[in-house]
Amino acid sequence: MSPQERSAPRRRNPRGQGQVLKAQLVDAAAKLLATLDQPETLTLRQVAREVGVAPASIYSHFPDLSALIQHVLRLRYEELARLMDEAARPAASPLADLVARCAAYVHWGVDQPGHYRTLFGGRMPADLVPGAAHGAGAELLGAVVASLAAAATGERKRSAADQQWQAGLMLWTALHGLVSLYNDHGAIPWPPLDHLITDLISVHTGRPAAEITPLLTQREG
Amino acid sequence: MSPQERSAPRRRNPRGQGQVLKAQLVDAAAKLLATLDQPETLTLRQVAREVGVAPASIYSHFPDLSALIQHVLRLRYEELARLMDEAARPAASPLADLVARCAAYVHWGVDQPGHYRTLFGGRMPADLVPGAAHGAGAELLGAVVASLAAAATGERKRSAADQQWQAGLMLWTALHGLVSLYNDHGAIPWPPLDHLITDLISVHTGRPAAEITPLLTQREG
DNA sequence: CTCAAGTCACCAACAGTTGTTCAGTCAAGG
DNA sequence: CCTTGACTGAACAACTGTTGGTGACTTGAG
Repeated sequence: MSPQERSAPRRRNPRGQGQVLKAQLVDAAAKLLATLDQPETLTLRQVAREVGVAPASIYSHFPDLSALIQHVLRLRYEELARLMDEAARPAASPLADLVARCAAYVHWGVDQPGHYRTLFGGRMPADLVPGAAHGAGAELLGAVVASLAAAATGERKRSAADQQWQAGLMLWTALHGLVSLYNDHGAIPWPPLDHLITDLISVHTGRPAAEITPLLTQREG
Repeated sequence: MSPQERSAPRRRNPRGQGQVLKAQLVDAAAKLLATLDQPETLTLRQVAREVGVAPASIYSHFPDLSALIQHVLRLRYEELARLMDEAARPAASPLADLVARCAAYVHWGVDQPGHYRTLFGGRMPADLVPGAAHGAGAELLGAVVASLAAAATGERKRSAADQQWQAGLMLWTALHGLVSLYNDHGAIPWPPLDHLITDLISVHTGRPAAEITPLLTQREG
């Protein structure tokens, strides 16, 4: 089932077009990371097989496997950050901003379980992806904290900075728990994701669910 | 630093005492799973090395590596379930029951990151631990749902069964998110765990934090 | 057209893992 | 002594990341 199994021996790229293989390698690694049940088992030889190329050919474009993986992870992280920002851009209110960010986060996570695990599951060996598990999410967390502080209501709104930080942290942990359990425990009878997101934000902001649902459904259009 | 590096060539067990090696193997595997940064990289040969025995000797006591790991996981799961039940046993109220269960869950998770990852991180390859990631937690979840339903207040208390299920599910995802992010992202400035647990239960039950804190602190005594 | 230069990628092999098997060794009990 | 249980040593095939040397193809200059 491999794309270039034996059918097309993969025509060699023309003279100044060596970069296309590099792009193919990145794409293949991304696809494998997204697909694999255990992204940390990604193998240099798997990537080579996927593209239909010899394992040694990768070293012309990346110094080693670690560099390839880090490149892919950086792209995925930027993609998620961009998606969340774009989702929140047309926000008519602080609450809409928060809802859009959270919904984008959760949907990206469940749509691409492998990528989510790779970025936030803390699974990649430290020697392969130095500081990826530890650094990733820090910027996203900051945005969520700010968005939550602006959207919260009642006594939660008028709280000190460290209270706001804790509230944002709890929201993020809730989002992360939702995504990772949803991905890993498919056997559980899960309610619709949007119900969970609605309830989650409602609980963390003090706003009624009725106020959140419309903001969430309009996301689809 | 290996315990039996070369110092004690490990005296062979006497005639009917073959079971002691089995126990040693289980202990060593448990220790390694708890210690390793990536529990899924546990190796049959590591276990053998830890005990100071030949890799082949394991096959006298377990049919294969999978059986050994499953045995250890079952023990850990039973330990966690027992701890949660015991913590909740002297509960003076439904809320105290819930607080005790949640606190026991979180503290067990952060005290033994490796075991927590192994049980709930969905990391073990499916061919090695069939259905462990999917089945584990189902019983715990049932207990949490029941405990939450009894402890909730306001409109949350008088909700339909599927609403209670969703509420319990959300509480569990929040707990899981807290534990797993706490374990994997040590660089984040975390508030004290008990503050987070208090806030988390408060948010999910509708009870004021002041009502929860005393139940949590008395846990220590 | 001819042909050297430069790019692109491959082949074969390396040392190191891993889980697992199987014939055999060692020591003690009857 | 001989059986039996507890354990070992050596080997297996299947992997892994990585390297050095080599060939094939394209291009542009002469």
